[in-house]
Amino acid sequence: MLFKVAQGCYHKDVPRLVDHDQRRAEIGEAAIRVILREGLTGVTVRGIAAEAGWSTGSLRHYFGNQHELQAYVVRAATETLHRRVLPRVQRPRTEGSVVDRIAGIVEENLPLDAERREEYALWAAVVEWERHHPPENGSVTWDDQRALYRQCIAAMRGHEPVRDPDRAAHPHPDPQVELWAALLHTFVDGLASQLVNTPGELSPGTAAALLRSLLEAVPGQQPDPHALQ
Amino acid sequence: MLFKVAQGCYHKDVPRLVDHDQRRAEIGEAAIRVILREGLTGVTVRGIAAEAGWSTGSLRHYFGNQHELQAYVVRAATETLHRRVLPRVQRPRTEGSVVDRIAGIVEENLPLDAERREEYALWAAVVEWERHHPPENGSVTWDDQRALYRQCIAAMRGHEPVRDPDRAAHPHPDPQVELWAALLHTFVDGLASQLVNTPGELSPGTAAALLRSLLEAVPGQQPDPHALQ
DNA sequence: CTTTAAATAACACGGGCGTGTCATTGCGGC
DNA sequence: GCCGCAATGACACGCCCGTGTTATTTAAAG
Repeated sequence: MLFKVAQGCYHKDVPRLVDHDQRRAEIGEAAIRVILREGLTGVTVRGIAAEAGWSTGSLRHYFGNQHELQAYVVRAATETLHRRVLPRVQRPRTEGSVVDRIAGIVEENLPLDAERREEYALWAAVVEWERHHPPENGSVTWDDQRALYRQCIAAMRGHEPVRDPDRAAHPHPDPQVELWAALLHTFVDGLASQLVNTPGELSPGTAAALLRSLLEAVPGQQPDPHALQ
Repeated sequence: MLFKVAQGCYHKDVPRLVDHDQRRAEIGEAAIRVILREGLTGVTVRGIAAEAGWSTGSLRHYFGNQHELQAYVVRAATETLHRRVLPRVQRPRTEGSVVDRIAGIVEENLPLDAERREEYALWAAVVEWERHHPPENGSVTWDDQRALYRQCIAAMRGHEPVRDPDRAAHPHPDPQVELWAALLHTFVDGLASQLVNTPGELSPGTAAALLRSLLEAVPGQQPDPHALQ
């Protein structure tokens, strides 16, 4: 101990050789590559060390055991996901019908092409981790998704978009928004499940068409809801 | 070879000690217990041998390698599933509203209680296997599900129930039946996915309520469709 | 330069796995 | 009673895993 505290404050007589946080991030990137290749079960001490180009002994300076390593990797994967898909989801959409615009947003979360399948593999790894290590304050990934679909349904029904992320995390005053957000959320999970489990039975095109059919069944749609930011 | 052909016809000079098929079935039951406990990845040669009470060498007389063992187990699990849930699905339902009766059928496929969670674990193992070994003639499990939901939606819309299983496997002439069967199928998969992946976010009661909400959104419902056999 | 301790790497241990080998057992046929 | 062979089970091999120990390297501090 006594070699580093907080932000770059070093104690005497101790050589600073590497930045632990930066090294951990580097290992996290290697681990994410492994996850995309082999899934969360492929995240082994030896495997990550080989992928990152170090020995297992070196890794143990940053992660005491496999559990710590995996926990860190899952956190890194979550951040990578947010960084990659959030901007796409929040991209302003002004063309097409209401259903098309909402569908475009929702499709960013579906494994419809190679890129999103990769991201979905990351997502699945996070869910897999949360399944075995249930977060006590509710699943962040689940809550984020639900908030997104709440916003989508609310917009379709002509409600003002809620800018405050905290407010968006709470139930919508319109009970129909809550209901159809839940229906949409569940339906999207079903689409994703079928796309990865039985790709021969459900093509990406059919999945997109089904999504639009469900959106068209949402009651109380406004012809021109407030612009989707 | 030359020790047994077809049904109990033995060749000369060969001691018949055990019935291979019966022994394989016995091993299959042990393997299913292991699947329920540890999933398909828990189906190891050593593990199954221990569960069944034999040595690994004995198992190798019936299964040349792990792949054969798992393939057999998946087939056995599929049959067990059909034997257990099909009668429940086809149980005559005469009480409650149309939506309630259909929901009762669909719920037999959802991991809503301990018993059905067990069956869902089996089901998931089958899907997992089919994902890595795609059947060329289409997924039997998927086709069965789709046919069931087709029948459900058709009944809600007042169509005559199709008795011939072959006919039920084909698309329904009513395009709305096809569409909503697909929507329902996808939605049920989503419910199942959330029930097992994020049980803290979706209770069995909420899942059942959501299912009923979706069924109520099915267009063209008849107040009193033909009795559900 | 010497000292010092972090950083690194190499290795060992114990365990689980799939798979192959081989001696033993015991039933069926003579 | 005796033989043959399917059936059985114990064991070995090689591989991968997590983890702990230990020696070597390296760079900062004096």
